[in-house]
Amino acid sequence: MTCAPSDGDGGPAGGKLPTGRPRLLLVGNFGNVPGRVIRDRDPRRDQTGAVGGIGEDGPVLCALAPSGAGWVARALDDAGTPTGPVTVLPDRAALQEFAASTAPGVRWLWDATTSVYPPLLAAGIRVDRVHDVTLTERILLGRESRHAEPSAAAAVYARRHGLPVPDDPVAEVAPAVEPGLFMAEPSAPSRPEADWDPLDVLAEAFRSQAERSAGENALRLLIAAESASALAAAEMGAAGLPLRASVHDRQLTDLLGARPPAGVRPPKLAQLAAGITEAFGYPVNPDSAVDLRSAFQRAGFDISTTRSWVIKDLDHPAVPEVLEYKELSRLFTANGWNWLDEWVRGDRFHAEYLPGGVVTGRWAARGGGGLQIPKLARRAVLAEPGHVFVAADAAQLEPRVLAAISGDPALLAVSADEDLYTALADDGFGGDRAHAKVAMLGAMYGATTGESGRLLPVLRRRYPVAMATVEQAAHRGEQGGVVRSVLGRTSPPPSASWRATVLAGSLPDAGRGEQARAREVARAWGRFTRNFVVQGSAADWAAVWLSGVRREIAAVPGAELVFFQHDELLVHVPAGSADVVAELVVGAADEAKRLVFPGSPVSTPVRPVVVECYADAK
DNA sequence: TCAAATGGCGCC
DNA sequence: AAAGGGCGCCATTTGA
Repeated sequence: MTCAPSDGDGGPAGGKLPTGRPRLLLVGNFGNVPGRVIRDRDPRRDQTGAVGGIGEDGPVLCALAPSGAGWVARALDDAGTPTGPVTVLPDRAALQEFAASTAPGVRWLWDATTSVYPPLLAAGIRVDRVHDVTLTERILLGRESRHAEPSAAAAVYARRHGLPVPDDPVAEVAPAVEPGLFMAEPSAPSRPEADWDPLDVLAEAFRSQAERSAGENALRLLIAAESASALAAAEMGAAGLPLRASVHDRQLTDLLGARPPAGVRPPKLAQLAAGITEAFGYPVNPDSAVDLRSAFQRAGFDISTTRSWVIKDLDHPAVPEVLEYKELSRLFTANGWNWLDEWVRGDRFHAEYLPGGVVTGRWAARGGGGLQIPKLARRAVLAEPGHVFVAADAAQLEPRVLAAISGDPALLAVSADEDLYTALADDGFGGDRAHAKVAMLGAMYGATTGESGRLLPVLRRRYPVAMATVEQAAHRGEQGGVVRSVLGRTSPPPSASWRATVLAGSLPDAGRGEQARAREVARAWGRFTRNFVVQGSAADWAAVWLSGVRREIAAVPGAELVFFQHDELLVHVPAGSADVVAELVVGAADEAKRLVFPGSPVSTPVRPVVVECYADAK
């Protein structure tokens, strides 16, 4: 990588992607001003130094906080020191005017994107960049093996001033008198933070976070990507995923019969339930696992669960109807008419996305199962007139990530192939792709038994470095240690009860039961940490990818991110822009590879497809 | 009677 | 092919 100043933008190779504006979103969340370009061999730092587009006279940071009925804002320099007066923004118009007047590329600073950004979006204000104190604090505290508080900025401020930390359970004092004893309302908890200057709180939290991440480029990249992801998440939640309600309704009616009144099974389910009762000869409620299990047990089958893959092998007349009932009942309850009513408005599905909501760094979603849209419902995810989806996923991301973080030469060689599993199969599994895939998944998830457990020795022989990486991660977990993703997200330490159980098993007088229990919980935590390094690093890559895509498509009129699920995304785009957006998506993936795995020969290919229906994307 | 736990299953 | 990682959601069951 060269260090020429003009080469520092970290953009896709060859500069063939039209940008028309400086790339400035992704990194440099902390203190960078134009002209102060820092260079070394770490391309993440090149990228950090390459932040441009900040107006010479504009603020580096603009802190924004709700205040009373309106907002307050204040410019800060790159050290987090206020450089201007507090601006009071009493109403929406003032906020809009203020936002429009800020320099292009200003980095906003606020407490939590999930609470601050939606009202801005509702007022028609979009921002390019932000430093999200709460998400950053979660990452930093995790690294320091501490827990995050609900309002991070206030907590950081309190600690620095030796004040009680708001909402900190440890600091809460038990009430002297039991509530209700005097028939009085329990007094509202005092909230000293209500009197603090919200902009001071933000500035100080920023300074603390800047200090604590000083010099750690990977961590700063993660913080930048996490903050940018939060913007994308809020925008996606507001925009919604195009979903044609009438199409989904028709599918439901075809499969379940007419929509029933509340509390009643749809016709098809009622019919199947009646058939099941008939097959057993007495009433059996297929919605009740207890009922169903005892029914099969009475019929002579020794089963401990009624999971479909267990049921399907039983030789009993009720089996086909039970299986069909389970499938359709799932559709009815999880993605039926109620779901449509509750989560789809104006032919758009609105979930709330929570970046960093999963300990590994993956997103979580609240509402409507936003990250578990079943294949069938994807048939109703249709682009609007004149539009298409650019759908892209990172093929076999996790094994590629394992190759990158471990540096295993053989696995890296395999990752050069478009279909990693086929290459893997040819490399050691006699061409058997299914076996190769099962083995690799088992290695990353910690399988011990069955087919995938049996195949582990093959992997260990072929890819000793990669296997040692995951096995070491598992070992650390079993010992109660923590592990990190490639950019530095840290796994939580095990709970006190975990430690107690493991300790109990190690004592000289431990019984067999205690020993076995200790072994099992230790192994389970080892499986978690084993997977954490892979899943977490994949999430790091994906966050950087998403951030890049968001930054790039901002220049494409009408293009909007409408879905992101761990390693895949959907951009809803005017048909004429599909090709250019597809190219941007690929470019962002290349950029993510370079930033997250600098110098690694690993390949993390994405293959965008242009579709009108999400179900056709795969 | 209500909240928490469980069983099951969709997604990655 | 088999039951290993991460989630959210629903209906039912359990337990205080």
